[in-house]
Amino acid sequence: MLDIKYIREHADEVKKNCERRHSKADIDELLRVDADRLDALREVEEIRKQRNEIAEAMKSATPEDRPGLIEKGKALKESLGGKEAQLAEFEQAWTGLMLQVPNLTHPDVPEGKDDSENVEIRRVGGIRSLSNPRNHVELAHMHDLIDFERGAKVAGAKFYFLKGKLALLEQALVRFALDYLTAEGFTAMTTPDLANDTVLVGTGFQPRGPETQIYSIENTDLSLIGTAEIGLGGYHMNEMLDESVLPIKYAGLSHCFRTEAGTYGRESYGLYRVHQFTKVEMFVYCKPDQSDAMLAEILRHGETLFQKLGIPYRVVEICTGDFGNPHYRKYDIEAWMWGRGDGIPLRQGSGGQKGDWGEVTSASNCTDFQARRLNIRMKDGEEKPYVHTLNNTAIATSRAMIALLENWQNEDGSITVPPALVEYCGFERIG
RNA sequence: GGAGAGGUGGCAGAGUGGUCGAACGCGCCUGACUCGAAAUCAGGUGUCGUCGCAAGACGACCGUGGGUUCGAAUCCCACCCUCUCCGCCA
Repeated sequence: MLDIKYIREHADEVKKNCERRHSKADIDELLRVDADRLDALREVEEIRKQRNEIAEAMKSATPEDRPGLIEKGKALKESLGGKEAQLAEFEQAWTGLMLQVPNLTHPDVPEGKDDSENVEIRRVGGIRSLSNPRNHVELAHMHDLIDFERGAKVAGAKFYFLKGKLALLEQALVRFALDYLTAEGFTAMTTPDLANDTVLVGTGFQPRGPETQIYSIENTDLSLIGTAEIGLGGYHMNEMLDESVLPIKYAGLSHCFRTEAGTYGRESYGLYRVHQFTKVEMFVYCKPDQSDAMLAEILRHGETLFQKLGIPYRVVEICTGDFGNPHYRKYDIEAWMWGRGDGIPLRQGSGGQKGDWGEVTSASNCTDFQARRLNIRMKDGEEKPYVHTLNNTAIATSRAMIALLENWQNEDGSITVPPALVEYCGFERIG
């Protein structure tokens, strides 16, 4: 959410920003509704003022004066009801329009219409040369590590069981990430896997409606979270944080649930796009002047984790057309995955894979966009500005496991456990 | 899930229809006293919004949302949360 005062005073800039981001937000309509809303508000307040004056006069009114005052009060009440209903309508429309306005954009963000125009920043780590690389589904079959069929039987397509050493490896990845982040000053947290609508909307998600990616619980205002960002953002909702405690850095572990409507097919092969996965997420609250540096810091942590895992990756800066509403600036890490790209998906031993980069983390600076909706401010002398919030994936286990299996496979299909994980899982290879 | 009690300002805690944006106390800020501090004394001390150059005026907020009333922290309804006891359970 942007500040309505800012939108009023910088309408052209905000409109231009919407164009850059290919947003459908209608600023002109918003400003019209805003003006109507303020007109209605002033009318309502004027009537309330008169009502209060009559109530005040009643206190000292003589018995003869009372009936007249009561009559006036009744008349005011009637007109007030109508005006308040009208105001409520304007406010509802106003809120709906405000929620569509995207965050401002960092001036250095590249222009682009969609993800094809994201900009590669750097590549780190060498890709192993393999004569016949297998994708993670094949590898999992070889060693009985994932059961998609029975996942479908129990919960439907795109659900799965992790089995044996892969189930243990997932736990190892979680603990590996939490240990690293704790050493870097993050507080480890496990979060609720459900959240209410207020928190969902506050963090910038749409829990209901045709385009939602979120499972909601019938007859409640609760939904299954798609990321620990939701819980960690809601954690300090409606709080005034003391300036001295910032930045606050959390490493949150949660399950993540996504409906992923209409995304079957090659792009979502295997574990790549599933309805449930486990994730360690970084979330930071900081002062406004710290957020640029914090984005660099959490991106660095994300990279360090993949370096320690020995997984080749590239860093991509997300262009204006590929942003979500809350984002001011955003970087993804894409890991090398043999099973992606043209020539896949493949079943057993079909060869010919080329491999491609697959998104494994996403680091965002949301500036004060979430904090304004969630009402999280800081006390800094006389000033009480909204804090800035940032988030980055540490390890999303499902996709990290794809990268791990495919990059650490050997020619014979066995899998070497990255040295950094051995102490956490207790074995050095699979197969 | 059942029974009961309760949710008021930074904390604690009065208030059961108009004298209440809200007592008293603590905390905090300013000033006096003091070489300085403590103690004491005096004054001040919520948030958001509208209008206004400003001073300020006005509106809203006593868990949330409705309702009754000329007027609601106070009465009524629903919901949420906390505490105590019972039941169930990892």
